[in-house]
Amino acid sequence: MPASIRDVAERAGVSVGTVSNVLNRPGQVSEATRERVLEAITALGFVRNESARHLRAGHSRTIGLVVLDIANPFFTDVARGVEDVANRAGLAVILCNSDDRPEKESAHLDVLAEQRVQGVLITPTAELSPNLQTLRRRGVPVVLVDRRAPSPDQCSIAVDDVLGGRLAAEHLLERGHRRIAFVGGASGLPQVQERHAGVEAAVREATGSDDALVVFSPEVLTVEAGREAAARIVGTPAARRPTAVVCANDLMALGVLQEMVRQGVRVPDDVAIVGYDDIDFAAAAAVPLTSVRKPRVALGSRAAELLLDEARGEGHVHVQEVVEPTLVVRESSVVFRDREGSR
Amino acid sequence: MPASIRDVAERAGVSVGTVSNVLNRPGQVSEATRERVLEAITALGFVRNESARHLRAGHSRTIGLVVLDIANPFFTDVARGVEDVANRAGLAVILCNSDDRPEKESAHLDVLAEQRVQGVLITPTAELSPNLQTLRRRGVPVVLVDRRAPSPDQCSIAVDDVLGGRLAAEHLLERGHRRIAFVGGASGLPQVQERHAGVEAAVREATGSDDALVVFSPEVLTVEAGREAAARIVGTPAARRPTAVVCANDLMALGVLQEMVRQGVRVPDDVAIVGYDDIDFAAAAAVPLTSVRKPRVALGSRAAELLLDEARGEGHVHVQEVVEPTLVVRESSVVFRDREGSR
DNA sequence: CTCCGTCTGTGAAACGATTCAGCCGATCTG
DNA sequence: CAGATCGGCTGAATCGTTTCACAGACGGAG
Repeated sequence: MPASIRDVAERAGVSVGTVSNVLNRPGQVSEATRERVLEAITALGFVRNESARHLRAGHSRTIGLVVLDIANPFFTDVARGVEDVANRAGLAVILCNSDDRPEKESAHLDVLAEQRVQGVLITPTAELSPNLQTLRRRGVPVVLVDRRAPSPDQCSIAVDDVLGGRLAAEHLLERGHRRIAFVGGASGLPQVQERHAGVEAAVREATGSDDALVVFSPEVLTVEAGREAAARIVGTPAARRPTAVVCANDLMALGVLQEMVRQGVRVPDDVAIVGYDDIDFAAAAAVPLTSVRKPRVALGSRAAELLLDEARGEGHVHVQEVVEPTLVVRESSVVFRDREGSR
Repeated sequence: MPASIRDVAERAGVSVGTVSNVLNRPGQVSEATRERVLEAITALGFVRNESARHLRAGHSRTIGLVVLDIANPFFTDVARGVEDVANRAGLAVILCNSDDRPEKESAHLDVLAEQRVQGVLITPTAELSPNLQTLRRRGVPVVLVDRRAPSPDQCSIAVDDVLGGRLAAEHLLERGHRRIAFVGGASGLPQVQERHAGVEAAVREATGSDDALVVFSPEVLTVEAGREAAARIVGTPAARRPTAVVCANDLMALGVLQEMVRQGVRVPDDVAIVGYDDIDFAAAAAVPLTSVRKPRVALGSRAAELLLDEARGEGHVHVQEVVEPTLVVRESSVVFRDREGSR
C-alpha cells in the first residue's frame, strides 16, 4: 500500500537506482534530477522501508535495552541516557522490562535476536541467561549495565557497590550509630550483595564484630517491601531496635521512610535512613533522603557508547568500567539544626 | 553471518520451502523431516530474520509508544500495560520519549514510520503533530492515550479530567477551604486545561466567583516546578495565602509537599495538597498524598487492545473511551485524628 | 491397469532498498 | 582527432523469508 521506491522512480521518470542515490548520495545526482525525485517523494508521501534497508544492509538500526524494573526511576534515567546516544546515532531503542524474572528476560532476548538489533544493553537478572551467551556467540554486541562483566571479553559499566555500601555505613557509624539495619533483597542480585558486603565490612571495622548489623531480605526491591521491613524494625524492642537503616535502593528507602513517619518514628532523630541510587524522588521526599549517588543517566549513555563502538567493529577493545558512587547527605540521616520549622 | 533458512535447508537436505513449513505450518510436514529440520535449526543456531519476514508480510511485529515524560511514573505504568498486551500478541514495543517537545515527537514518529510499526500509541504534545495525520493517512493505526481524539475517526482512551479537577476541588471546598491554588502547566496540554477547568467550575459553584482561585503556571510539570510554586505560595502574605493546593500532576504535588515541609508549613494543617494521577510515590510520600486516581496500567493495556483491534482490520470501529477518575483521600488533605505520633 | 485424491515436498516469485558494474555522452588532453 | 576521463544515470543482482502452483509417490477405487 505505501509507496515504494519503484513508484517514486516511475513518477520522477528515473530508475530506482537514481532514487536510492538521491536518498543516500545526493551529491552524485544532478540538481535537476534530484529535485524531480524529491518532488515525487513528497507527492507520494514516500517513506523508506527500514526492513528492506536492513535486509540488504545486514544490520538493523535498533538496539535493545533490557531493564530489571521499568517502574524504578533509576532505570528510566538510564534509559534516558541510552536514548540520547542512540537517537543521535539514528538508532531506535526497543525497551524491554524483565521484572527481574529470568523467563521474561529470556523471551525478550529472543525477540531482540529476531529483530536483529545491533546490540543489547542489559541489566541482567541474578544469573546470566544462556540466551545472553548465545547472542554474543552470534556476534551481537552485549553490554552489561550496572553489573560487572564476569570475563574480560565483554563490555560492562558498573558501579563499585561495595564502596557504596561502605560510604553509607561509615556515614552512619561516624554519627555514632551502633545498631544498623540493612534492608536488601533476596533476589541474589550481585549489586545488592555487594552493597551488603560494603556495609558489613564497614561495620566490622568500626565495631570489631557483625553484631551491630541486622539484615532484612525482602523478596523484591519495592516501596512496599520497604514499608514491610520498616514495620518489622519498628516492632523490634526498643533496646535492640536499629537506630539507622541502609536500604539497597531508594524505592525501599522511601517505603521505610513512609512507614516510619506513619508510625510516628522521627527521621532522622529516632531512626536515620540511607538509600541507594539517588533517584530524583529521594531529594523530593518530605524528609529528603540521604542516598548513595550513581551517575544514572551517564551510566546509560556510556553503556550505549560502548555498544555503538563495539557494533562499529574496527578494533574495539572490551572495557569493564567501574565508577565510584558518592554519598549525598540529606536530612534523613542528619539533623540540620538550622532548619526552619520544628517537630 | 548468522545462519539463514537456506543453510538450514541445506543441512537438513530439504528445500527452503519445507523449512518454512516446519516453522509456520508444522502439521504439514512429516514427523521425520520435521525432526531433521529442527535438528539443523538448533545445530546452526538459526534465528528467523524478522526483517525478511516483515518485508514479505508487509507489516512488522512492533508497535510504537510515544510518551510525554518517561521520568513520570504515570507513563511507565502506562507502558507496563501496553507491554503486557503487546507481548502477549507477540509484538515488541518501541518506547519513545518526546519530553513534551514537538520536534522530538515528530522525529520519533518519522522513525516509527520507517520501521513500519503496526501502529502507534501516543500521548501527544499540546498540538497534534502533522506527522500524526500523515501516519494515519498512510493507514497506520494511531490510538491516543490519555487524550481525547478530536474527531470520531480515531480511537482514543482518555480520562475525564474536568471531573478529576472537580473532585479535587470539591473535596477541598467541602473541608472549608476558601483560598485554593491550582498549580498547572503552561504547556497547553488539554489534560491540564481540563483539570484547571474542573477546579474552576467547582470553585465558582461553591463560592460564586473565581476570586478564591489562584493559578500558577510553571513551564513544565516536574517536581522542581512544584517546589518553585510552593515557594511562591509560602511567600504570599498570610492573609491571602491559599490554604489548599491542587496540582496538575503528582510530580508537582510532591514538589509542593517537599517545599512546604522544608519551610515548616504543616501539611495538611496549614496547607492541604491534592495531586493528580495517583502514582505509587503519592502513597509513599512521607505525608501520603491525596490524589486523583486514574487507572494507569489499564489505560495502557486498553489502548494497546484498541490498537491491535484496529491493526487486525476486519470491521474495526473507532471508539473514544473516557474513564472516570476517582479521588483517593490521604493525609495530605485531611487531618486524621486517630494517627499515632504527633506534630 | 488406469484414474484420482492425499500427502509431502519442491522451487521460483515476490517483498523494497541498496549496490555496483557498466553505459552514454560530453569534455579534456596531447 | 583519437583516446582518456568523468559525471550522471541505468538495471540487475542481492538480502532472507513466505507463499503458492505444482510435481512425485502412493494407495485405493473402479
